[in-house]
Amino acid sequence: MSTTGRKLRADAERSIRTIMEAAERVLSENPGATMEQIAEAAGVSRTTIHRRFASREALIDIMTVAAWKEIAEAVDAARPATAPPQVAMYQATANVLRVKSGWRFALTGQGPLSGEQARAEAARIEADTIGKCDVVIRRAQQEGVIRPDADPLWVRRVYLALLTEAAHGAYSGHAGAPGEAAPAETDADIDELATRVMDTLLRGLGPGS
Amino acid sequence: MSTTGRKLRADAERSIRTIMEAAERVLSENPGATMEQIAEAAGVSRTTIHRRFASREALIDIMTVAAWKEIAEAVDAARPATAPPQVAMYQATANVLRVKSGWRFALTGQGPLSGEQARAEAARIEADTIGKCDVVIRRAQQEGVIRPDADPLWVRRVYLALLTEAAHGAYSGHAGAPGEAAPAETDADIDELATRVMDTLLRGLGPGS
DNA sequence: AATATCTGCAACATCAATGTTGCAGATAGA
DNA sequence: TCTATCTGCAACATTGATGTTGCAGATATT
Repeated sequence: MSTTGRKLRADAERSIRTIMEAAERVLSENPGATMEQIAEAAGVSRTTIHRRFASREALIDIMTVAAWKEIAEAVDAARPATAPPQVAMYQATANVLRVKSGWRFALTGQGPLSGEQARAEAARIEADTIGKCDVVIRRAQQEGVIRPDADPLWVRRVYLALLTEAAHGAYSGHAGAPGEAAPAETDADIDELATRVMDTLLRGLGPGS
Repeated sequence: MSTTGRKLRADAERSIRTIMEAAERVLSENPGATMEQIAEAAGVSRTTIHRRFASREALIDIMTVAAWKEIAEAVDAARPATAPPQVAMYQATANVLRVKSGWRFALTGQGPLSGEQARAEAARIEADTIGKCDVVIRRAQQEGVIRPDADPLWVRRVYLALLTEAAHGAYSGHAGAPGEAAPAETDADIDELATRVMDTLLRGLGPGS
């Protein structure tokens, strides 16, 4: 029923995690999926979900906020305002990739606009993070890492699109069959992906010159 | 009710177009939108939609197939198998951009998998088109337009992502408020966009060297 | 002008998903 | 072991969306 309660028992906490993970898998595949389907994927009964989350909306809201918080952490950890732009961008890319592959659905923002306050908080964190992203880009441009005549907005959108591509399609380019568990990425995989993203962003896919 | 019927009166045909256009706008904004909302956006009553389309599924199916047919035409018109790769890619980019901005929803494939046959046809056309896309990429790679060591799959995904970005965000980078009619793109706009896409794809956003 | 077709409206049937409740059995934590 | 908490199950109420039908008025087509 409620979201705000006193301390939960250990197995209840575990249920919550399980449910959110299952919801992620199922909803990323089909954003209109049923609570029933989510429950089945989580291996719990539908009523249990309703016991832990006030509503479908609330579930999605909580997932969205949690996801954005993780993303924000990942970006902050890269010191976007102080580290050398190139370093910060690479670090942020790697960090975000690690997080993003686990939140394929929650970060797409296609959960039909839900509860007032949760939505507001998610939007705030998102805007904040985008802002930090823009800061790095501006600094990168000032230092000549990014072409000075490039439209910063286009840069950001290309960068985010590349991030999404890299996070979605699995490193091998294998799309992953429905329901199939995504293989956990190793550090090496992440680094390769991040390198690929930065390389593509900065040098493109044409010949060196 | 039915999809297959005899000749329709002129205003009925117009209704169908109007409905599909409205559905595009509304569904691209919210994939879970109601028939009621679509009807309102189209300026017709809900029953009229049901008279012209057997079901919500059918509506989406028909839109999807129509959209992919247009995309296929746009790609074919660029002679992807015979024209010089660079020319073909530019041409295809421009053509697709022109089409894609009008089919923001139908091409995302997030219409919950619908009718057997329609879905199959859409999938066929899509696969076909992707195949042609791959052909150009391979040719471009052979002629040195694209780095020979680049993963063709990654190239394709980056290219498609850039296409989506360019088609979505309006040329000025202005996202467009909900419900706001997208301004029609002029030829100059399209060419600028296509140039930007190709330039970013091949040279990236870093400094020349 | 005559006719066939289209449309809105109002009413209806259906159905699927959401969210609730009570209870009995299982499980964590002391 | 004892107790509070968690869970599944079954049953229920509610709601919102879909799809249907008949009819009367408007519109296209000839």
